[in-house]
Amino acid sequence: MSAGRGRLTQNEIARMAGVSQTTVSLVLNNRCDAAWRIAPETRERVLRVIRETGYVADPLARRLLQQHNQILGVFTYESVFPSTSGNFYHPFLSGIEACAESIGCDLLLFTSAPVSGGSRRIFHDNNRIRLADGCVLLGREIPRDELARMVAEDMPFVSVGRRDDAYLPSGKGGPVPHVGADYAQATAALVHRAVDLGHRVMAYVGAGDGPESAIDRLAGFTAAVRETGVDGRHEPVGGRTRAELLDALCSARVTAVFCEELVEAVAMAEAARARGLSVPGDLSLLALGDPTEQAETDLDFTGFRIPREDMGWQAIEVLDDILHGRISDHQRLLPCELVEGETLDAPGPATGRN
Amino acid sequence: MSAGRGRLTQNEIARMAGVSQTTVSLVLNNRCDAAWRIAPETRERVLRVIRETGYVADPLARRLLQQHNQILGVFTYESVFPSTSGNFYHPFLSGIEACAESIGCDLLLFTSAPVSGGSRRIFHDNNRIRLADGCVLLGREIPRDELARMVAEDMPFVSVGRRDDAYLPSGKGGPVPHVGADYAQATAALVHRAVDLGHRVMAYVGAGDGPESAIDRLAGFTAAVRETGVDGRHEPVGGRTRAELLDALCSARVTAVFCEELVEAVAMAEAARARGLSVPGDLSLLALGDPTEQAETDLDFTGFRIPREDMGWQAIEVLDDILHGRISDHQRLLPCELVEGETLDAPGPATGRN
DNA sequence: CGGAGCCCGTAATTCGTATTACTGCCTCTG
DNA sequence: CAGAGGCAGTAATACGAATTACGGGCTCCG
Repeated sequence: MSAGRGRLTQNEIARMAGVSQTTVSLVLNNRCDAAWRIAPETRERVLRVIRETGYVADPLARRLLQQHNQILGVFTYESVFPSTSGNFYHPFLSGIEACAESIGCDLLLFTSAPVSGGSRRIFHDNNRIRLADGCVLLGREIPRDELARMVAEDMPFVSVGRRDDAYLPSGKGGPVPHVGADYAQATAALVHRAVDLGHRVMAYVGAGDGPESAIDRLAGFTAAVRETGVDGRHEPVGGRTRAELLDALCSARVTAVFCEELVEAVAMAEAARARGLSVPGDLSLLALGDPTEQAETDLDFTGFRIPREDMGWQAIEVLDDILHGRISDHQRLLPCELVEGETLDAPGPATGRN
Repeated sequence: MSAGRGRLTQNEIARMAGVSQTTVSLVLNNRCDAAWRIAPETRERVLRVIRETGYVADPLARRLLQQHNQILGVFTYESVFPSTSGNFYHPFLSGIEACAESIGCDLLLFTSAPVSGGSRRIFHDNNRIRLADGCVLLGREIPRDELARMVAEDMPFVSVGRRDDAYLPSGKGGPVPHVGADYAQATAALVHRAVDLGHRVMAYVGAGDGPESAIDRLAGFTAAVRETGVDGRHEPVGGRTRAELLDALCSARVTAVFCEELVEAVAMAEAARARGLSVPGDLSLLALGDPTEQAETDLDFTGFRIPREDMGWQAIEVLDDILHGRISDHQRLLPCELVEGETLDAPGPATGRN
């Protein structure tokens, strides 16, 4: 079939049915014109040959003319099915697949993109993005210039995860369509909850910088701290060991620690335990989102859950809207679900004992 | 870019560089002829325009002529990222992705295939398999007629999991290329181990029928039992409750039970516990492979591990071989790794006490 | 000085399908 | 009986890139 010579084409079908290629095409696509342009018997004859041979139109040739082919690209800046990222991307893909299925689209995974400088690049000299009608971008961090170029070149796409506007040096570019998680809101909600429980001194541990997801978390933390009037400090880990970091936090009388990453929270819990501090008795620990890396722990952290599956689904929805010129909200932030957990409690009397 | 009018084509590039489309093509593909056919300065001029515009050849048009486009299809008979199947397919995809990346191919997931009668079908009236150079088939059970048709139509493909030869009613068809797990060998090894420990009466619980994977397990069991001369019976669950099944096993003085599915093993362990039997003290339980469904248990079952990631990888390898006409082993069975676990022990003195 | 041979490139064709424009033929009507 | 109009279909073209075949201008040599 796809193999060389004996390839089944519309011409071949036409020859067998004794009609022209045009007729085959008309019958095949069941064009509204065909109903009254092609005699029922001719139509039937063509259909029979098609059935007998099992012919299907070459999607390539079709797409060449029609400019769309029901294929959506999925570009991941990290490996899609990595063992290292502990299936962090899995739920996104789950949602993407489910929605793609519901709208009858195939998915093209750009696994061929070469890795350069630690991450993949969309625009390399043999890229195939244009094979897809549009695409979905997945990854913690996506180079600004690539986003800008996508916008500038009118390539329909949606980012999974909020992205800032992106512009090329030339000034071309603009807002980036995305479906993100509302980290700021979720983090702020956790701060409020901590304040309600009586916490007055808290810290944000993590870079709070780089990818939008980190920036948003810190922003939510900062805003909520300001709003409630409590003491909130930002503690980038820097070169410090967890023990040193814990020292700093204790001497500042911090009672609640917001960890950007779950791995970070796990490490902090470990350090606290080593020092004889109980969690959450002596120290409350909050994990801002699902684990992006494998982390071993038996603690059920208080924090929030990223609506990953839903984000994947809606990303495809937005992409579909864009492709069909439907105006809808092309920048969405979905609420995160708070996780009760067992690592947040009222600050104990032991708080100031350091 | 992909959007309508302003589309960047070779013709456009040619116009800008003041050359012909042919020249652009030659330069772009760096044809060996081009080196001495195109003047360096012309070549440079074209390259500059290409760089400035960021032009890349439309893979569709390219494929239309060349008959291959570095895209491998992945067809799954169950949903690829299902929550129900407990990530059973994940490792396969991991291997597939990794190998595809290594040979520079993109992956096309046929998510658009409609579900009819509980499972998807490759050959529906809008299928797009031909977009791919070849494809990989994934699923516990794959309709024989679809396999036969793939063979008959010379569509390059590889099944993940052993498959019997497949023929169409017309007689067309043949052997199915596959990369499977050697369930027979692994199951037989477990039987031998049980026999070495002193077991003399054992049972195979499960259908032992239907998909090749079930057939192979039972076959391995049967062969090993015959070879060692012990008593081995096949117990399809049938309509029985676990308790009834356990009754039957006990009264037959079975000391080791080989469960086709891990869920089955979990259920048996549950039933044994309910009846006051200890595992493996009173009854040894073997799980023949990784869980295909979500199963909650704290038991570490003795059994074997399916080399899923490796199977995915090698499936792509074989596909690549086929596509390049390399003759290699197109039907491979990979060994499973035995898992020590804690549910197999020598038959206790309590054995006959029922 | 004529033509063989090279250099640098271009026109034309190809892939398989969709679409547009057209062409015979028949019938009906004024 | 000429011409309008419907019917049933076909020829021609387009899509974008690769390839084949060709061509115009120059040099060099007999």
